[in-house]
Amino acid sequence: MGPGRLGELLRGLYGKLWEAFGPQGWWPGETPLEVALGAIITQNTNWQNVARVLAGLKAEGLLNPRALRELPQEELARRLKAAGYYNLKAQRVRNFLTFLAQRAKDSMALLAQEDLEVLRPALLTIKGIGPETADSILLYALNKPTFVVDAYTFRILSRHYLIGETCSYEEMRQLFMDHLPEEVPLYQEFHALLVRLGKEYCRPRPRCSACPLNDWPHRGE
DNA sequence: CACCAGGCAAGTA
DNA sequence: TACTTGCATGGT
Repeated sequence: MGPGRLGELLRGLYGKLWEAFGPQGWWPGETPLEVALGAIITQNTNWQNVARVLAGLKAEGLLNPRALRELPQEELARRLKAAGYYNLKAQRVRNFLTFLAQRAKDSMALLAQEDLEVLRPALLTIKGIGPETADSILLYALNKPTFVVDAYTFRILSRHYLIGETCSYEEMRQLFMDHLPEEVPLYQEFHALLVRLGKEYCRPRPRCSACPLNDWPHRGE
């Protein structure tokens, strides 16, 4: 691959997605806190289920750090039920809220004043906040120029031979950040477009119902 | 029924 | 380092 080739490919990919789908307007959520909570709650979960949970919290006036922190964990878990993994996520939301309280006095605006290079490692120390969730919070709730990589990103890039099968999260993130201008709106739109493409055209694996070995023993996963 | 959904941490070899 | 497993509801 010649010099600048990957950059051309990535910019070409973005152009094609933009042409096909137009602006996606991500992230859904009215406040930075709602965006951050959505990032945690949507881990390995359909957004439709997440939207239900967020709507419920909003209806009860619970979409603020204090109210959520004062809610007993079991109560919080009950409200997260529709999104699945609700016990896990109740703990993870609480971990994030504790961090927000101690680090920025419950203020997402104050948190946003920190530099990306300082804040990203700090977010990654929170139990339950991995690289994708951290980058989602940074890019969409705090408007920091970090690229979000997810399962769709990996699937699309590897299926089209832009990366190898063993490319890590950090490698993919660096790939985008090294070859694109450091612009928050571009990062936001590009990731959203990749998800759009993935949902519609890049399924995880072939359908097993048509497989000739379909009647053999196999795991559901 | 099988498969999927905008991951992560903990355990094992 | 590179797998594997648990976590769980709701839609197609």
